[in-house]
Amino acid sequence: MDRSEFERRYAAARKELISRDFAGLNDMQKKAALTTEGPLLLLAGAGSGKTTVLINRIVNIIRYGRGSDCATAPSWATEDELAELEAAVERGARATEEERELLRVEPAEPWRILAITFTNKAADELKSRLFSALGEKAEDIWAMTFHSACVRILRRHIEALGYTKSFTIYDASDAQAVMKRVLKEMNVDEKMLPAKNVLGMIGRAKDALQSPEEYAEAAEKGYDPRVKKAAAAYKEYQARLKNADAVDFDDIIYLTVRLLTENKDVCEYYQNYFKYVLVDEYQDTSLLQYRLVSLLAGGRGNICVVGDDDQSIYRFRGATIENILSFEETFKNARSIKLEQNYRSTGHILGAANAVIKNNKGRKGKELWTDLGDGEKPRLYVADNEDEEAMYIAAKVLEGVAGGDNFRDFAVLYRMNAQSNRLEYAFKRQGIPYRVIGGVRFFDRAEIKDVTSYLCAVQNPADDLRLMRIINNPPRGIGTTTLETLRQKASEAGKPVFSVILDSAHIPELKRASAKLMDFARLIVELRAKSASMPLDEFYDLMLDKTGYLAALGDGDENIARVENIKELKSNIVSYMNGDEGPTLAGFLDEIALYTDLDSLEDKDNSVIMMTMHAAKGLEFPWVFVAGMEDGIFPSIRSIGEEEEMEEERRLCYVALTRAKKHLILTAARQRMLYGKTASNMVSRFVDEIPDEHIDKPEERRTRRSRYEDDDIFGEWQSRFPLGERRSQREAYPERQSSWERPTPRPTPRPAPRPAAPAGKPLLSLSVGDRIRHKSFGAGEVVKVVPMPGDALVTVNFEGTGEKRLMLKTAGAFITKE
DNA sequence: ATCATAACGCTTTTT
DNA sequence: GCGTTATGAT
Repeated sequence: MDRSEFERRYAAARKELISRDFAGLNDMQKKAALTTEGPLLLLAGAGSGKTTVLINRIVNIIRYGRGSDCATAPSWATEDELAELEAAVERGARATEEERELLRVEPAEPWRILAITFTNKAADELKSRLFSALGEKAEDIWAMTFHSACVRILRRHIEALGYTKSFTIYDASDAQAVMKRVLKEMNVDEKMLPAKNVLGMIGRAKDALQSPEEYAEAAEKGYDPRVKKAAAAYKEYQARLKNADAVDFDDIIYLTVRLLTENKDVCEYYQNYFKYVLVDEYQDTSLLQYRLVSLLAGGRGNICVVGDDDQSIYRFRGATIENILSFEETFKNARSIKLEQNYRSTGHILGAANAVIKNNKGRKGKELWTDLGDGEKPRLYVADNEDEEAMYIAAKVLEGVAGGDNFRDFAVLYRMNAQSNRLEYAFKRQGIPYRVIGGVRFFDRAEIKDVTSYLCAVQNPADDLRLMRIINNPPRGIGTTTLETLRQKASEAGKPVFSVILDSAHIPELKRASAKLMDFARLIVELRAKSASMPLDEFYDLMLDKTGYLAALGDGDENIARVENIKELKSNIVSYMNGDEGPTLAGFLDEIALYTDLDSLEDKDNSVIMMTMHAAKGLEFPWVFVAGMEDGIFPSIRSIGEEEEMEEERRLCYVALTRAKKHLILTAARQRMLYGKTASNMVSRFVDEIPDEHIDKPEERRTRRSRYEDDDIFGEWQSRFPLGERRSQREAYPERQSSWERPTPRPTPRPAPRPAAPAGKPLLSLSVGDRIRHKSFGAGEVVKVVPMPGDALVTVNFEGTGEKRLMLKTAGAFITKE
């Protein structure tokens, strides 16, 4: 046998045997797991099992190295060994442990693998699944978020950039506080140039890898005076952070990229260190993150990115879809694999989602399919107003629960957080347990910021921001004038505020306050000493006590909740201590700085989940409601008329629809109160993009609004009109302005005509006390009837099963009157 | 220093 | 409509 024949056969047998370890995967998934070398683009549609692929690919790399993706035989291989492998192939079973030895080609040590995600949640999931696949070994894999990976690198090497290794991380509100201060001192009117905007501009500058100087240079060329102001603010802001030994979220990535570009040896170190780099959710990476990734993977070029161009919904935060669209041009010889089989949703749901996303231009082009069957059609419900919309959703949830599903199987998604209010109200009234994700975050609460500020001030003596936050909280008789002087002296001397405090006895303007300041300084110094010598949780209690913070809270209604939160933070500390070896204050602060509420989303409690569509990405639920399917809400008013924005909204719609496994219900309200004004909206254009074969729409519409007759009862419903005029209206006003300025004219006769007979088959009429028989629940008595628009919610006490709530329209078919 | 009132302004926000 | 923030008065 000549050498090339030998190599070919050896490689083929090796690949076949390796692939048998991954028998649970479909062909495309397997191909992805076995392609280990060079750049790889994995286009993974929603629900296509991409995490599974990622896990298996890592397992493969650790177990076999590049064995599955290598065309040559090892030089030591003999014909006997080839024969052994081919025999194993013939045998049809998985390789034995001895045969496996022959399959490996430079297997990678776990720590040579970097798997980057965006969220802690995704990182945790990756870690725990790697752990179940690999055991202990998984600990060493760098499976973490962009930010935590960069913090880890910076903690080692940041001194090259002039910060210290114990730098502090500033979150968004810290950054805003610093910027507000900067603008104030520059005498910039916040109304003309809000701190938020400036931070946004700085963020974009950092994304383009522009230093304050480079940004200022570019600003000089333009004519916008605000950009010039922003450039000056950038310089000052960055200087302050550096003085405080602090980095903001953007800096974490920006400084890492700077570090790697400016320090060849550090860069080479990491390029050597990591053999394989994987990036999840690649469609959401920014230019800067792309740079980071290509630097880290630059040595060997083994970079695998996983993403879905159709799920890119963070353009407004600097994500650029170009990264994924142009991957194959940027990385030469890239291979690309599409995962289009969806394991999550049934056919009609995918049909609807595919139909919507098809309207976007500039896609890689993918079409999800499933073998789970057609399933139920998505359905559109149009309510009169947001209250009725909320009631409908609540009723549907009860109906689903009566049918045997759990509350946790339901999710309600909406475009903006403000929409959650009415839904919450309806859910409360119906006694439905729910959880709202997002809104005010735990670590943004004032009391949590306060106590963490104490921890930061103890940890980092230069952290003026946190120091100033707590210096007079609880009140220590240190007034605003003293604080101003402190700030001024500190900036004059270019020293931290804390060192000015220590000198205060020698500074004339501070002499009077010196005693109080020194008391405070002694407190911090004492705490600093203690923090080094005692366990973190004990130190936390000591801090709360010595600072008098807890004692000063008192026991008002609100304060009880605050104390609860402070205790909650302690349980965070304890669980951090259990998880991390060698827990330190610095480590804990890192952890909480990079932590969000979404991470705590656990399905331990059986509640309906309510959240924005953005927050829902990556999640799945048997039942999904998408509320507020109205032009002006979704797509949002700001995106109408802007092609790019509209496409992003459409992707968001695609994300929302593909969260549903079995039941998908879209709801809209004809009228909605928003920002204190009533608006009439048309049903979202996205609904129109779904062909009738994949959606059930009401054929008729009611016009008059229902009224509540008492707390629980809707008024009788009124006459119906065909929904037909909507489409013709759209043709009459093709690029109409939003319906906010020009309410949709509706044929609303007042007083409304007598109720017309509903078109469908008449509803079974039930009243309290009726005896009924249900196909699956058996005999029962009607306890309560709540008329709903076009339907009714009936509560039945079944013999045996007890009380159940049913929607008459759906349950009617299973009910007979006795 | 702390509270009260007016005034604004408002998508989404993985870290 | 509501929640946050700035300002002024006690």
